[in-house]
Amino acid sequence: MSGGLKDAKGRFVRTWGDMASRWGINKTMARVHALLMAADEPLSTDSVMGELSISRGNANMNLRALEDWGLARRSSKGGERKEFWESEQDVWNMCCRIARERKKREIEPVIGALEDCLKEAGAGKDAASFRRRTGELLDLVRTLDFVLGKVAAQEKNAVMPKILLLLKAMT
Amino acid sequence: MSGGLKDAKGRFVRTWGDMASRWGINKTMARVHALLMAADEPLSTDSVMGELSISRGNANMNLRALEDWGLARRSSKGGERKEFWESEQDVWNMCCRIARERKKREIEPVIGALEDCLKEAGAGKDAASFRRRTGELLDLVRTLDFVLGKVAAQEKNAVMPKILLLLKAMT
DNA sequence: TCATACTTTCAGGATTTATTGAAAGTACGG
DNA sequence: CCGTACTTTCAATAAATCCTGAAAGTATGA
Repeated sequence: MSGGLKDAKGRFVRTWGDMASRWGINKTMARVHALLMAADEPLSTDSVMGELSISRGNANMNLRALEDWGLARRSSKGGERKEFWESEQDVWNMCCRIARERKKREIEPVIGALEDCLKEAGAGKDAASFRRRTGELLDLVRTLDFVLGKVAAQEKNAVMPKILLLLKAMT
Repeated sequence: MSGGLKDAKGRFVRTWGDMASRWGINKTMARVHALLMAADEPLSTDSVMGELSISRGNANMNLRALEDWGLARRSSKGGERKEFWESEQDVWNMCCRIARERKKREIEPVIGALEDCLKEAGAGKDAASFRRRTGELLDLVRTLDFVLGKVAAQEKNAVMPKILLLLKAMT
């Protein structure tokens, strides 16, 4: 591997980690993900540890988290007992998985909580403006939930191309 | 204010803070924002401090951060020297502001960094698969950037209704 | 110009979150 | 079954992040 390529992969890993941490995702998890994406073949836990200078426990934890998100899978190499890991390679699929998980983990609970707020506020006149504003917000969050659901629902992404056509037509 | 309404507002504030912190946004900033949204009139820094049990410095810092994001504005009450704060009230506008800021702060830099990765990887054969995957990711991020740009560009949201129609037609 | 009423800053402390590493667990081949 | 090669867990520790509060700054009206 040329120096340039190695540096480029390093930069890629750092970039992905930094972005993720700004969106509330563990930086190391994103780095591991980036490392798997950049690799030309499945990597062992030990390679991940070595490349990122992280402990075994940390590597293991984040690899399993990626598995939970559907972003990485275990992959056995012929004959070897050791586990190897590879990333989902299709970026649109990746996007679907992320949409699905964030919808489930972070949007749906908010919808429930906002509904509880409305219930708790009661029907009184003093709550009228709070009900209106909370209701509008709830609509917004439900819309976001709906869109994420659509994105998450398909394996090969059929939604984005259509949305893009629509948006591009709008100027 | 009835107990129910007060509790409902409290729950609203906590909900908003918890959601924000999962998306990489300061929890207190989101709580302050929620407090302003739930309030029927502009609030003073002291009210914010009192309601959320936070220090003056913290309240001031987060109110100014909300101002930077375009989510809150200063509002003078007749005759009083003190500053009062109010939230943007239109949820779609709110959405536009957030889209604009996150695009600027967190998507655009990533596009630059990924472009640098491609440059750094060079044209060699050993980098071919890395170039392909990075390029696909770059496309995805550029698409996201484009969509956020569209959402951010308009004050009254004209994009979402159309997207929703499209998505609903898809079943 | 001064006293006052407010806002801003920032070093140090508190809290939350992430990481380590060693011990415990598991499964495989012989 | 046993030894080995690996994986998983989790209590302790480290790192990152956030918050406080007192001191410095600023604007206003008399």
